[in-house]
Amino acid sequence: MYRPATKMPEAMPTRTEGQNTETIGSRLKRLRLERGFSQRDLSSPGVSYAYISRIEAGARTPSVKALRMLAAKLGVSVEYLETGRDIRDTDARELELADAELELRLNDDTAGAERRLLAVLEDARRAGDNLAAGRASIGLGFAAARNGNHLDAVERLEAALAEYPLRPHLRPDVFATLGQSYAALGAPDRAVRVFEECLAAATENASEDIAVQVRFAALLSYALSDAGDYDRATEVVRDALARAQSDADPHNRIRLYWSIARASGMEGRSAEALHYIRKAISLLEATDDTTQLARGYLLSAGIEAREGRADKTREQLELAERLLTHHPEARDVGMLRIGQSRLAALEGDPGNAVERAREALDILGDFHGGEQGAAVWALARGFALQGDEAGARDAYRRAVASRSGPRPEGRRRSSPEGLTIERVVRPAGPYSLALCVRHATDATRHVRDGMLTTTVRTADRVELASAHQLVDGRVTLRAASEEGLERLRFVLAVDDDHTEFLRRFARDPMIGEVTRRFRGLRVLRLSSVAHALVRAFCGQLVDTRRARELEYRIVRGTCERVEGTTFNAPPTTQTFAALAPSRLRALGLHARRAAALVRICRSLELERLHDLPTDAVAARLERERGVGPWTVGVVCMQGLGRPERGIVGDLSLVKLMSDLHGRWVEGHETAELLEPYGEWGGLASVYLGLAYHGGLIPLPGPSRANKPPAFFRTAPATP
DNA sequence: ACACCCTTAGCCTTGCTATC
DNA sequence: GATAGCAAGGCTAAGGGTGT
Repeated sequence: MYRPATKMPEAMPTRTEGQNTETIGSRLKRLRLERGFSQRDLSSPGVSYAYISRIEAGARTPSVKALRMLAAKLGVSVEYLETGRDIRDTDARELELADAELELRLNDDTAGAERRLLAVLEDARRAGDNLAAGRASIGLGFAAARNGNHLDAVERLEAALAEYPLRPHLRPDVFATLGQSYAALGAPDRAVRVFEECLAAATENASEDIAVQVRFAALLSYALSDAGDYDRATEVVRDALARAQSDADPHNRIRLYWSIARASGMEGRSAEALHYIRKAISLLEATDDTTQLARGYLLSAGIEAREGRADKTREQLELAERLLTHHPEARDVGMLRIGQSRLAALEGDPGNAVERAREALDILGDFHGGEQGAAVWALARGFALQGDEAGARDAYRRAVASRSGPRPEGRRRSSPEGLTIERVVRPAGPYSLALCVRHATDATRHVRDGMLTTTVRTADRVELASAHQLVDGRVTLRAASEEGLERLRFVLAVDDDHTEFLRRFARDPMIGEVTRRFRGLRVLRLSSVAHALVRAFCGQLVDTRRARELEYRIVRGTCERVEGTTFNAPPTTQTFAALAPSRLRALGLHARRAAALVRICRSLELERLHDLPTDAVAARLERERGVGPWTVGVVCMQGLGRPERGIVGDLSLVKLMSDLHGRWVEGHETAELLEPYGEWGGLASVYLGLAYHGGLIPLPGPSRANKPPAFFRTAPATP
């Protein structure tokens, strides 16, 4: 982004004065106390608290290993702990250099930049940082050329090139300036020689980088003109441009730079690879910035149109259109067309308004709910202007119906085909999809990039649905039908506010901390009760991983595949009722459990349990042999979405209670643990398990729990 | 009184360097 | 290349200070 020259920022401060007097020891102590750690807290195998004490006292200089461990625990960089600065000297020089180079390019007065470049040059020479010294010398050469001091420029650049040789295609600006200074000094022949060599070198060493070849060809052409050789000047440019057909498109160039970078990297030319990868990234960022700018103009055009200012609207739309020329996203083009439709309406051109709105609808396709509304509205306005009310109504209906029409080109979040209904909902109370979908993947659903894709069972069919959470907390739901959408809402538990639970147990000694850290956690439901029951039966195995494998095998082996996907349909009561227990045994389920599962499914339509109060559900299920309170708990939580039924006998709870009591407790005893949580027993079971495994429950003795999982250690504490 | 924290002393190990 | 000497890293144990 360019800034006006008069508003250039002050030189960037790269060194913090005053902290240089702080020793490693005092810095360590300061950081430790700031974080409320004792030396013991900070110690770890290999870095004892005694050692930390000596480091703080200045009696020992910490080893690299110690620095790494301490820095990690303190959440600072090793660099900062060691030096008090966040970047290395070389990086600091690079930052200073880059800043000075920008100042040189964008400011009229180069004196400040020159002073800084001289300082960097001196510093880099002292530190033996040849790379930075070379860059600083070159910068000084540029400054001289900018000031018309070409003799100085030539001397500096020639000296810099002699000391730090550069390849023309990697720093074309250096050779360009040198040649131009030659020409300015009245030596176009020397300029011609430089540019000829550069062009030859670039053609040989960067045969794919057409842009750099064209650049040298243009420079050579100017120099040849200066030297009076007009024929060759024309020929050189024509020759170069013939190769540069598709090079104007920034995306082509990004791809080109990327491929050159990869090729260079594979051939071991890392510096060159880095050069091209940086070019690709900066071009990509510039293109992204352009897109954002275009969106800004689109927004502004919308506001101007609403205010009825046609001129302003046109101006903003034209700016946006100019910026959206390369691979624009469908959504942006759609918005542009909507804006154009509104402009046409403002200017009294209903035909154009209708036409543009139709284009917008076509482009927006299925997945841009909000924008589609605007497009339909624009279309209706167009028809209204034409005075064709019936046509407007009809077109409106057709517009809605035609949303399954041809799909637009362009990038967008990948989404399963056929999910034609999209709704954005705000969950009731704190909700984190990322937390809820941990371990959610099974034979009927998966999680990719934070998006849950799941099969859902409606009354008469199985359909696919998906959900992802937006940054503002809302959740985008997609399904093939309204009923599917409703099922998805149930599966996600988005409407089941658990604020009351969080509020009531915020100060609970066991789960208080975990409710504060993981406020958004709810329990995801399975899309059929039968699936929950089979999960519960499989889960009676102690080894969770094997339990999930078994469940996966059973669902895979008994439920039909959903067409066009890798998912299986969720099992139903009939799935298992129609099965011989031996089939389930063959899939790996224990004989007694297989028999119980089939028997239950033959005697009871599991989905009907939704209609019964939780106690009645428990009473009904517990009548069956092989079903205990744990199984009931799992079915209630995951099958029926009842947060009140605790998962009595859960292994985590047994371990937790055993640790608390100092003896191994029996499963049924964990009911006592859940008792204080009353009607939130089910949710409490989950939070208790999480708190226990995360080491968030104060225990009298050493915990039996495993070390906390990674997500636990890194999760930010939410207020 | 007790728990916790920090510091210190003493000892062993490791890695580097000078010397043979 | 082997060996000795030295400095520093890292451990345990013990002692003193401080807050509850």
